[in-house]
Amino acid sequence: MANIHEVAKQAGVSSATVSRVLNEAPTVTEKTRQKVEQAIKQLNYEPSMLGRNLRNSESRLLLVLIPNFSNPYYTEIINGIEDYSVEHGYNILLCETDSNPKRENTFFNMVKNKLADGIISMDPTVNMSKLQDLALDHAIVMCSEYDEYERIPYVAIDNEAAAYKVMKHLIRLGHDQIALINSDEKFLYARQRRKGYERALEEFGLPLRNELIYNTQNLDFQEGAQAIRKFSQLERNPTAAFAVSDTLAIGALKEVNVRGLKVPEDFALVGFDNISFSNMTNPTLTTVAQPMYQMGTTAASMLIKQLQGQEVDSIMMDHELIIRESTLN
Amino acid sequence: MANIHEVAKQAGVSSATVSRVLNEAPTVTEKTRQKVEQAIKQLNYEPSMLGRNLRNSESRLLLVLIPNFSNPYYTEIINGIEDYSVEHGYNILLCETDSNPKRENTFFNMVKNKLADGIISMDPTVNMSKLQDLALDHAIVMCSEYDEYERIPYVAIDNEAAAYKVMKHLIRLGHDQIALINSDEKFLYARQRRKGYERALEEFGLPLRNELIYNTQNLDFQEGAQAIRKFSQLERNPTAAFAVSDTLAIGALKEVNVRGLKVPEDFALVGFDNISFSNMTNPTLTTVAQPMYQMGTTAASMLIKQLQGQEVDSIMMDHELIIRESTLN
DNA sequence: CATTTATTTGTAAACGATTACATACAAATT
DNA sequence: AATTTGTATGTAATCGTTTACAAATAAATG
Repeated sequence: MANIHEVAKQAGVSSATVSRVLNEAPTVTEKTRQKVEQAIKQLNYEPSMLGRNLRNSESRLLLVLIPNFSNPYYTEIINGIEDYSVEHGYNILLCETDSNPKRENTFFNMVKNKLADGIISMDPTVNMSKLQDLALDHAIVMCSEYDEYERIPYVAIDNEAAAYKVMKHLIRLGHDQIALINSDEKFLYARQRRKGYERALEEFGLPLRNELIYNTQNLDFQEGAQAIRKFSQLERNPTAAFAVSDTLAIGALKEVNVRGLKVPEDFALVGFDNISFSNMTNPTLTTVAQPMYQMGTTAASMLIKQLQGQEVDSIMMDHELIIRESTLN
Repeated sequence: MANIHEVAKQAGVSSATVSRVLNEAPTVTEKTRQKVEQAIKQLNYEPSMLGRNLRNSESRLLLVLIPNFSNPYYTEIINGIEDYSVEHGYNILLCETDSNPKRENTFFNMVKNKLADGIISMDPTVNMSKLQDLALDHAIVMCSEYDEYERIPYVAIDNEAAAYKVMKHLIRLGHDQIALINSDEKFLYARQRRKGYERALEEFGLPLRNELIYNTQNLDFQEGAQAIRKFSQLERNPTAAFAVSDTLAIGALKEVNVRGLKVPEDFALVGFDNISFSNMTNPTLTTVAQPMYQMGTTAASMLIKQLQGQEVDSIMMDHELIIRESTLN
């Protein structure tokens, strides 16, 4: 692979001139530009990002941190990030942290080392203090998950309000024994959604029964099914459930079906995230839609603004309750 | 961020010595090592990958090309690639090509420019001639999709045999009007699976009815549903369908349900890929499982072997027909 | 035509690491 | 004590760019 000097030699100019052609500097004569461009073609030359980045100390690469690739929840956000970034001359790289501090460190180092310019973190398990450190002199944005007490800018939805809206919907349908299938409450969104759940109960004068709250380890289908099994052992069974993720809801739906109950007649079910499968289940699933794609573009724009030296503020996005068959009356 | 010279100065040694400490060269005195390590800590120094890579012309970064993030098909393969790579000191970066030649080019350039060491391509729409060019002096492996006529090593399954196995299963259940919901036959796997479909018909003495073959634009649910609608207009309806992807099968299942037909009693259905949702549908879906994770690790090992200068051969992996409720008799 | 001004190009020093080679120093040998 | 040997460190070139600054060339002015 030829380098800039060989191109310069071939074209009979200096490497500086070649560089100027590459960077579309205005001071290059049409004639020399042609010579250089021809030489570039002849030698099949591609400028080395490595040399360029070293000199410019920027890479135009953005890192997107997600806990694991398997979660369909992230795909639309990523599409948004991707589209916006590419449009603005940045490429993104998806980084799976696996909630593994060592891997996480690799990615942090990529930023420290100028191999990447900034980070959009969607990892709820991210090491906040390290991220905070990094944020002192690097561009960082959090998406979906964030830390209420830190000042790293984020884009997210109002989880409490969303959960409240779900509950209101179920209560209006006449349910007064509503279960909550929540994930681990070490996650902020889980705590917030629980808050919304409890607030709705309180405001509508329904008692809070702790045995109707099931906390899962992760968001696998199995956990949703497991929750239903647990509830079925209760003396007084719930007639509806709000799962904080569509995957949990789909697992629950499966188990409800297995037990011969009809959804929504015998049991109503609401999920969260509006993943594409939620519209393919039988019955289709009522769920909360976040403006995923838009969250992605917003996060990307915030990051790029930071890179350009602007201050950015956190943003709360709207959400929407999508009512489908699983809660029809 | 401090650089190696500042560390050297702080420690009272030369930058060469610092570099030796960083690279664990054996010739460094314990005493100087300590001095250097202390200086590194004091200055909070992190070596720049940029400088290092430029000098060493290797980045220990691998690129994984996929057409889009949204397809759950890829997740397990990626996990395999990831695990193997990390274990061997490489990091992977996920690159969405969007079947966009320009984006594709960016990633190719990353390799040309030594920003990344090699590529695992899972993109069926990849520009083969460009990839071939790149493969002349760079490490490339194809996964799932490949080009029969090129010599880029690949890891894949025997699609024809898998399709044949599916058909045999359906035929044994007594079906003689079996539809094929295939994707665009510009893809190799689609052509191969069609071949298996036709071979089975022939060997079991069943007629090939072209109107029972539906080719889709993509793998969205809707396309599966659309296929069923199309078939329902036929004079003689199929009693079973083999969809070349679980997403298509799930869309088909939905539409079959909508039409009031019972699966598997009135209509049998087989998918492909064994995505996690295929076990959550009602009824659960018979499908073909590819050893995804293992394909990932294998592809990664092939790539890393190439990087170490070894020759590698293509590999065909086993597949497995997973019989579930959608084809019970 | 000589001089000034504007424009285009070249020179060389960064960026931050690694490493062949040279050198310094200590220990071992004569 | 002088010489040899071995080990630890330093010097400086290198990777491929970009960009102040200097230099050269062309155009404009008197």
